[in-house]
Amino acid sequence: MKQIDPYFVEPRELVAEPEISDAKQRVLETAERLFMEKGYAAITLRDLAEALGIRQASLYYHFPAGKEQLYIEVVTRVFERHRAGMEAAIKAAPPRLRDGLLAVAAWLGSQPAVNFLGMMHADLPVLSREGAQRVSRTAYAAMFGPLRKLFLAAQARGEARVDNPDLLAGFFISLMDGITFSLTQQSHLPRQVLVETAVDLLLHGITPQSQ
Amino acid sequence: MKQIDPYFVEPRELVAEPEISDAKQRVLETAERLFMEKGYAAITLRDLAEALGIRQASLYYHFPAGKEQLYIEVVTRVFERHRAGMEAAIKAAPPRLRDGLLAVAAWLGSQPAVNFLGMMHADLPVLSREGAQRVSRTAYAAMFGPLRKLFLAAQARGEARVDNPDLLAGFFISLMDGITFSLTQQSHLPRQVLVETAVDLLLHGITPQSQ
DNA sequence: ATTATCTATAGATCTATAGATAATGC
DNA sequence: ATTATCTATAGATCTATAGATAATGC
Repeated sequence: MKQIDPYFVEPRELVAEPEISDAKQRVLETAERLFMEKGYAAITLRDLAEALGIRQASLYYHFPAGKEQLYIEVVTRVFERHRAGMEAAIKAAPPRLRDGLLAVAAWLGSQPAVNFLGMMHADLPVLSREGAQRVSRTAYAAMFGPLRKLFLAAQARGEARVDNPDLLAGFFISLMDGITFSLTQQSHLPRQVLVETAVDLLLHGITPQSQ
Repeated sequence: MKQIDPYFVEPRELVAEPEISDAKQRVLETAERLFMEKGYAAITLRDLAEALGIRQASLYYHFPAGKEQLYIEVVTRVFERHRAGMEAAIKAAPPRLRDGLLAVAAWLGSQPAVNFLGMMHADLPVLSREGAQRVSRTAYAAMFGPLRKLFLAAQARGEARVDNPDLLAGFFISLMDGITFSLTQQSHLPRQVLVETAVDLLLHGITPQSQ
């Protein structure tokens, strides 16, 4: 059978878990928080070590290849988690586009904020060619894959006109990024209101007669 | 008369042009390109000097206070230009929301790409408190101000339901950021198609009967 | 023996300062 | 005198390596 889904990831890559120790786990979690907050270039290994209460050189025990390896492991984890979380959220939601989108938004809201666009824009060019490519692939597969399926299923049910599901997925992610950002600023409205506004915008637009 | 527009900027701040020399202008332009591409932390003064063909220390002649001052002057210029460009674009467009939004999108497309969300997210936390505050204010005034007016005018003409014009402006900017990003990746569709898709999404949504 | 840390440090790089130099303008 | 550059360098900081130390597991 021919490969159709361009976001397919070899199961092998997901399976071969290299038994992550508690100490390494802790490093990954703290690194995730810092990198996602300020980006790859702005966080030094010293910053990370300080946040962990260990010495900078100790990080090389867990990540012998250094900073870039650490970063790539961090974002790989983040995106694999998001793929799984988004798929589970969609599966658990009623089979309507609106419910699916709200479920995805709720999942994203339940996790530490990821500025997808900003990350891809600023961090990728600093990485090595191979690193950038690997992160890019993983990110697309994770973020676009589930949304793509959601939109296509909605179209099959006649709930949406979907000319380009990837484009729609990108727009949805953009809106979620915007909400994440808006909440880090002087926030006025609760997340739930922002999310529902964004989803209804995507479904119905703002032209009155189209309501 | 009471101040109403929260994005109002004192004209004084716009007037007192401190006579920028050609050499400084050239530094600002190159710095803009680099900073907007990779962010504040990822670009060193050496990178910038190299791109200019001068020595790193020479930058201190134009920006005695150093890197942060340079960055703040860069983004201030970028946002003032965008404010003026967006307002001119809206003024020149027919008084319909769709035309206004397409005009703003066309303006943004005519300029070097700015990842608004990514920039605000990653660069602001690295700046000093005062610097971050000043950039934040300028950015909001420039990007949200014109869109805010556009949405309110459309509402007055009965073209749109606008509960929160700032929120709408933020969503529109998010979509434009998404398009900018999408174009830097393996691009499939021309910008114009992405822009029209985004604008029609915002106006009508993707629910079939709402078309 | 393995795991997880540490100290010490090399080598590179970054920001910023001091002072010199050359060209142009008055 | 002003403008715009330069060389040289101080001082801080960053990544990465080498090798020691202490605790736990077999």
